[in-house]
Amino acid sequence: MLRLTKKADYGLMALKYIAEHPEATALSAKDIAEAYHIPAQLLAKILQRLAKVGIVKSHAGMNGGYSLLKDPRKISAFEVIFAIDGPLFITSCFTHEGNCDLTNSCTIKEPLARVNETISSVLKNIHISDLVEEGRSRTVRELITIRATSGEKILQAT
Amino acid sequence: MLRLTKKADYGLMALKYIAEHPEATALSAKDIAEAYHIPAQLLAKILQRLAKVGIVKSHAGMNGGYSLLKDPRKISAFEVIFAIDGPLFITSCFTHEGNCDLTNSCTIKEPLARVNETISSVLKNIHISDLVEEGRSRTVRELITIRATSGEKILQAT
DNA sequence: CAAGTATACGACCGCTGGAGTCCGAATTCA
DNA sequence: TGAATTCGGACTCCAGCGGTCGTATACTTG
Repeated sequence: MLRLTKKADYGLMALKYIAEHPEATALSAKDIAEAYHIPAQLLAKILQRLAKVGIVKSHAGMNGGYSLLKDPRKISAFEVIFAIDGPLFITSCFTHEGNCDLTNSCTIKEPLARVNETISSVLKNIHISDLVEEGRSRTVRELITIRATSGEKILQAT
Repeated sequence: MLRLTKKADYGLMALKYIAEHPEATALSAKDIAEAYHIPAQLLAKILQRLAKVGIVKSHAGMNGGYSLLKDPRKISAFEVIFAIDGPLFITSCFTHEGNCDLTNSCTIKEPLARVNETISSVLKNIHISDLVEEGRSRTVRELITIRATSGEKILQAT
C-alpha cells in the first residue's frame, strides 16, 4: 500500500555495504553493484546524488569510488530517501507548505498529515548503523514487538 | 517519499462524507463526487470495491447510492486502503510470504519490514470516525505531539 | 606525459501502473 | 415505461520509475 522506490532501496543497501567495509578507503559503484546484483550505472547515479548532499564523498580516478562522509549512526534513512526521491508526501496534494487546490473539500488531509509525520519520525530514527547491526544480531523480533505496542499507544490517544 | 494513491484518498473522503450524513438512507456516488469536486465515475468504481469487501452497501435504482455497512468506529483506514489499492509493501520485492529474488543480497529488507509494520499499525488505528471528529474539533495538534514522542520511543529501543 | 580507470551528467527510452473515460447491462423507483 | 442509479469490463492517456548510452572530466599510476 505504500511503496519505496527501488532507487531509495539501492541507496540504503549501498550505504550499508560501505559502512560494513570501513577498511576500504573507497568502494567503486561497480563493486557494490556486483555485490547486490543491481545495475552499476543506476547505482552510480544514486551515489552521485548522495554525494551532492554530503552523505558520501566521491573519489575519481583509478581505485576511486565512494566513502562515507558522515558517521553511519548519524545518517538516517529519512535523509537518504529524501535525497534520492525528493519530497513526496503521503497525500497527493500536499506541498511543502501544505497547500491544496480545494482546501475546504479536502478535510481528510489533516489526519493523514499526522500519519505522514509518524512515518517520517520512524524513518528519521533508523540509521544505517542499525542496518549493519541487524544483519548479524537477531534483535529484529524484539523490535517488532516493541513497535506493535507503541502503535497501540498512538491509538489510545484518539 | 511515500505516496498514497488518489483512489485511496477518494475512498476515505467518501466514507467520511457518508459517515457525516447518517440521516440519508443512501448517498449516490454522483452527489459525493460533486461535494468534493472529484470525477464521479472514478468514485463509483472505488465505492464498488468497498461494497465488495463489505464496508459499504450499494442500493441500485433511483434514489439509490451507498450506505455504511459497518460502524464508522470499526472501519480502519488500513482496510479501506487495502481494499482499494491491494497489498503493496514498502519494499519493492516483498510478497505476501516475504520472498525476494536475492534473499542473501537484500539484507535491508528486515528493518524496512519493521517500518512497514509500523505504518500498518498506525493506519489500523485510524478510523473514519476519527476523520469526522477531527474535521470539527481541534485535537489534531495534540495528536501530533503525542505521535512525535512515541516515535522517539521506537528509536530508543534500538 | 599517456594510458587506463573511475566519477559526472545529461539525454534518451521502454514500460508499468495510476487516473480517468466510455459504454452497455442490470436494477429499482415513480 | 422511463428516469436514475449501480455494475463492471474495456479502454485511453500520461507521468514517473527503472535502466541504458555516450561523452566529458578527473585522478592515478607507470
